[in-house]
Parts: sequence; structure tokens; C-alpha cells
Amino acid sequence: MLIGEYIHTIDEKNRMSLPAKFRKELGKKIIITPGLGQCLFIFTNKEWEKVSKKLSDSDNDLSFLKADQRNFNRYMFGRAAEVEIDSIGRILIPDFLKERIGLKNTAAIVGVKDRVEVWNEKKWSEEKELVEKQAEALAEKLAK
Amino acid sequence: MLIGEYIHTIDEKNRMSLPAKFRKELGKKIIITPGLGQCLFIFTNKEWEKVSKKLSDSDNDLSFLKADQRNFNRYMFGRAAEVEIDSIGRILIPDFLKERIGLKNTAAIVGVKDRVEVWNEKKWSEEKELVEKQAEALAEKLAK
DNA sequence: AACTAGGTGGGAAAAAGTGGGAAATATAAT
DNA sequence: ATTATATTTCCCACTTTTTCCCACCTAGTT
Repeated sequence: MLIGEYIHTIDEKNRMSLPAKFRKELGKKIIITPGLGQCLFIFTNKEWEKVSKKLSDSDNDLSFLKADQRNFNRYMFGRAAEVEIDSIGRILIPDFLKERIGLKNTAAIVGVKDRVEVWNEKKWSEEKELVEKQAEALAEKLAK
Repeated sequence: MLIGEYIHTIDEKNRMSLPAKFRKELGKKIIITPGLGQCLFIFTNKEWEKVSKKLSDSDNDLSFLKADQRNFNRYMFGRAAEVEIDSIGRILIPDFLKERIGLKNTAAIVGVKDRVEVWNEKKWSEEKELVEKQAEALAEKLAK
């Protein structure tokens, strides 16, 4: 199970090492896509096949005839990347994905059960604060 | 699987190199046609056979009016071109297809599962923004 | 202190992308 | 039919990017 939060560097060559704890589970190749919200999703190959099968109405070879389907597939596949993990556990993050979530020098890498999320470090800490506050409020509400 | 986005040049001879990552899957010959939306579709030979079979099959489930179907087929087949990939991975893009989608010096080449789309770079980034905005709504819609 | 493990950085080699000239083919003009 | 002109194809060369490998740094251990 992929859990925990790590802050890693993205160097000038767009390389980012994956947390050692994640490597075994992620395998040799991963799929990295824009996620919902301001982050990227990293899927294992297996996980991705599940996801993509669901998304792309697989018993319709002509899915491109439907505008909605076309747009969604463009969104999901056009902005995904299949990435190899190198011999020491690093991946390359394509520029177009870096740009999408405003990645610069450092990234927050977060395990979320069966996927990994990649955040701009600052945005991640904001997100955390937000979620914490909501959690506290929720807790109080529940305490009553 | 064809995924990801690449920006390539189209030179004065109408040559455009295909992303190295796509070449294996695309093979030696491809079919390039006007796509739906402001882009071109590139299919592998195999994929094209599937698509064209389905499209021309008169008892398919597309519930087109006959005239509509005729026109659509004219659109898809009449302007499709079979194109060879040269020894270093480039193709020639016919002028009439360039004109159709307003291609100039650079193109966005986008893998969408089992087809490739070619966009005017600027239009592609506009399209991305648009789809991004619609994505959540779309996801919900498709989830149904 | 030396060792190990995880993370970071950099140089050299290889691959990918781009451009341009010459040969081959096609098109047009005389 | 022949020459001239344009277009396409093939090949080579340059530049940039990517990949591969090795070295270093830091923190925790022996």
C-alpha cells in the first residue's frame, strides 16, 4: 500500500526520485497523468489498465464519434505519459505535466492507497492545511 | 498505447517527425484523415481497417440517415491519405490537410489511446483549456 | 571512522529532431 | 520529343535532448 508523504527535488533534467518505499510496488513502468485537482496521478500499469478501460468505453471502437467521449479521452490519454523508472529509482516528468500543476524545483510525493500523487510543494501544504481545518471542524461538529 | 503530447516542427517540405515513442506502434504506413474537431487523425493500418469497416457497414448502430452516412463517409474516406513513414520517422502532411486545420510551422501531436491527433499548436492549447474546464462535468456525465 | 542506503548532480554517449543539398521523378513549355 | 522547370525522394550533417553511468552528499548504523 502506498502511503506517506515525501518532499523530493526535480532537477534541471526533469528527474525526480521516487521514494524508496514506493519502488517495489510501482514496478518498472508507471503511468503519470493529470489528476483531478492541482496534482498529478501516478498509476501502476495494472491500475492504469483498470482505469483506462473504464474510461474508454472499450466495446465501442468508434468512441471518437461522440463529442463528449472524444473530449474526455483527449483529456485522459493525451495528457498522460508512460514512464520508465531508471536503475536508481528516478522518473522523468514531461514538461507539459510539470507546467500543468506548476511544478518547479521540489515536489510533494504523496501515497494515496493505490496511487501516488505529485504536488507542487507549496500547493500541497496549502491543501493539507485546508483539509486539516475541515477535519477539525468536522470533528467538533461530530463531538456535539 | 499511444499517449502523451509532443510539439514538433513542420518544415518547408511538409515533413514532420513522429514522436519516437509512437513509431513502433504506428508501423511503417499510416492513414491520416481529417478528424473530428480542429485536428487530423492518424490511424495505424489495422485501426483504420476496423474504423472503416464499421463506418461503411450499413447496418451499424450509428443510426445515421443514409444521406448523412454518405456525406460522412465522403468526409472520412475522400480525404484520407495513406502515408509512409521515412527511414528516420518522418511523414509528409498533404497540403490540403494542413490547410484544413490551419497548420503552419509547429504542430501538437497527441496520442489518444489508439489514434494520434495532430493540432495547430495554439488551437491545441486552447482545446486543452476548454476541456480542462469541462473535465469534471464530463467525468460526472460519463460516470452515469 | 567506515559502511550503507537514499537522494542529488553532472559528464559523456546515444538518440531524437531538424535542416539542407543532390539525385530522381514528375510537370510544363517549346 | 526534347529541354527546361519544378517537385519529390533520398541521404547526410548539425543541434538539441535524452539516456546511461558514475560520483558525491547526507543521515543513520555498525
